[in-house]
Amino acid sequence: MTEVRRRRKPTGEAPESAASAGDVTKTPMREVLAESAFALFLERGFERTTVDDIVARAGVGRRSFFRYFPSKEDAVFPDHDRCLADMTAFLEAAGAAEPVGAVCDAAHLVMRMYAAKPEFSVQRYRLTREVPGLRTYELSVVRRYERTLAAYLRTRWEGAADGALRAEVVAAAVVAAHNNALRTWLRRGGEGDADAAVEHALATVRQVWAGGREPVGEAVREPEGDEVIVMVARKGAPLWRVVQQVEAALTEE
Amino acid sequence: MTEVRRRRKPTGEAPESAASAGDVTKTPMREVLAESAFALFLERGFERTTVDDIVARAGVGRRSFFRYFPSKEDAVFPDHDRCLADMTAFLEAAGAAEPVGAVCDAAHLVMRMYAAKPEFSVQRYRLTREVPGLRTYELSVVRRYERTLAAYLRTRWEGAADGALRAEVVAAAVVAAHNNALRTWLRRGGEGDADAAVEHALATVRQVWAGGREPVGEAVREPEGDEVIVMVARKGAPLWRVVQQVEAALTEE
DNA sequence: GAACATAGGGTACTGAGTACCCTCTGTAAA
DNA sequence: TTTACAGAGGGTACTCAGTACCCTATGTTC
Repeated sequence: MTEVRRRRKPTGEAPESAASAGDVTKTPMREVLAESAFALFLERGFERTTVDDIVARAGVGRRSFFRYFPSKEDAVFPDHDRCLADMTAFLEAAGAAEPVGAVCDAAHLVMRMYAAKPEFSVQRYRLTREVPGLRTYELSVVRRYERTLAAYLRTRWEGAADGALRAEVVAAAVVAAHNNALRTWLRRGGEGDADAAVEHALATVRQVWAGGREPVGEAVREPEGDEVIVMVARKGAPLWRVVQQVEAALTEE
Repeated sequence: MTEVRRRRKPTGEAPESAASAGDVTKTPMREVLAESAFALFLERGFERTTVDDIVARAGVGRRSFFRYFPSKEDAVFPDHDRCLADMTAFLEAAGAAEPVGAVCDAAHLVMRMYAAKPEFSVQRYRLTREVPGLRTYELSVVRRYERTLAAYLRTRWEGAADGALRAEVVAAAVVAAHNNALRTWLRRGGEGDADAAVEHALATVRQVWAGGREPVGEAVREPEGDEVIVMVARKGAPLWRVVQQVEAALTEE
């Protein structure tokens, strides 16, 4: 039962991706594992692929997998850590910029990450739709972005009335708008201008929530000199529509 | 190792909550299990409590646990299924009501569920903060509410320009506002008017996104007759603040 | 009183995740 | 030139959630 075999691994049995002896740029283990995992998930499904299958294909030990990924799910989203770090850095650099504009711009970073590998993103999307465990995991990924945005807004609106509340609502709205554009783009198979789609989705959020001047569409000019906006609205007109009309008035002129 | 013991359970060893013989209203198994589970989670922590511990305390077999809860996490949120069903029913009954108002009202249902058992809710909140697995699980719970709200809004705004987009953004904003109020209330230890807190948090969302007349605060009167609202806004004033001013103007008069 | 549904019970197995410890290899200090 | 050490990788054994399969009561309905 407790037979200890000191099975020494034959020296020749190196990871498949290791090339000839003088190869300087061998693919990092993490990537090898992520690729093996993803290939198997597509072939046999997420649930019917065990971690043992993954490490067998990568030609490494089971232990190594968990050194690079805390869970099986993590191997499906290997790039979000990086993107989250980018977003944090971006917001730190944003400094005194208009806050809502800054978080909207930050949201573009995520879409750009997806758009950088359209085929992979689409395949992963389809996989995620089908596997409940991955859907749940994705929620926690999205939530990390949302928290990052909210944290930034909170510091920017510190002391303001209901600052924390507004921070969370705006962050949630930005994330929802972004995800709507992202999912539409993914369902289309990754065709079309991803960036423009996100910008369109975020337009209303920018208009409604942005304080200060709006750097949205360059087509929208500022009221000049002593110009004043006078809105005459029918009773019960929805606010977002009023906003659209104001924008239209300023654009068409 | 594989010794099969046909340990027949002594007849007297009934679940602790089963009262005297003639008791007609014995507590349903599901509740017994949820209570045992929660008590143990508080005593020893979520991770250090096994399903075996739970069923041992409840005096039933391990199998029974998974008959009532698909996972260990589910035992911590036994009431959300019911609440989600209530919300769905509420929205179906809402019919032709103003959509944003309807989803805001629907959000109150959730807060009321929490407020119905303040001590339990606060304890569960503290537990959830500490256990990563529960935090993730909670995300999926919240997401179900969000999807329900979004689905309702989508049908209401079918055909409208960017209807699906607006549905998801508004649903996310409502959920975020609700959760902000809920968490604040929970951190306060469940003291204070929970309903009022939610309503306050939702006020801005209602104002900004609602189409049609707003049944928000009864203090806000409708513009009468051929009244016309004229807003004079300083350049660059944030829209949500303009809205607040309009509301103030209508209220104070 | 046979047929059947329902509620609960038990066992065995899979597989993720963890703890602990071993073995190289390259680099820096002695 | 050893020695010490850090870091990357490897292996085994264990725990425990979750699943599959099957068993036994106890009504309940023709």
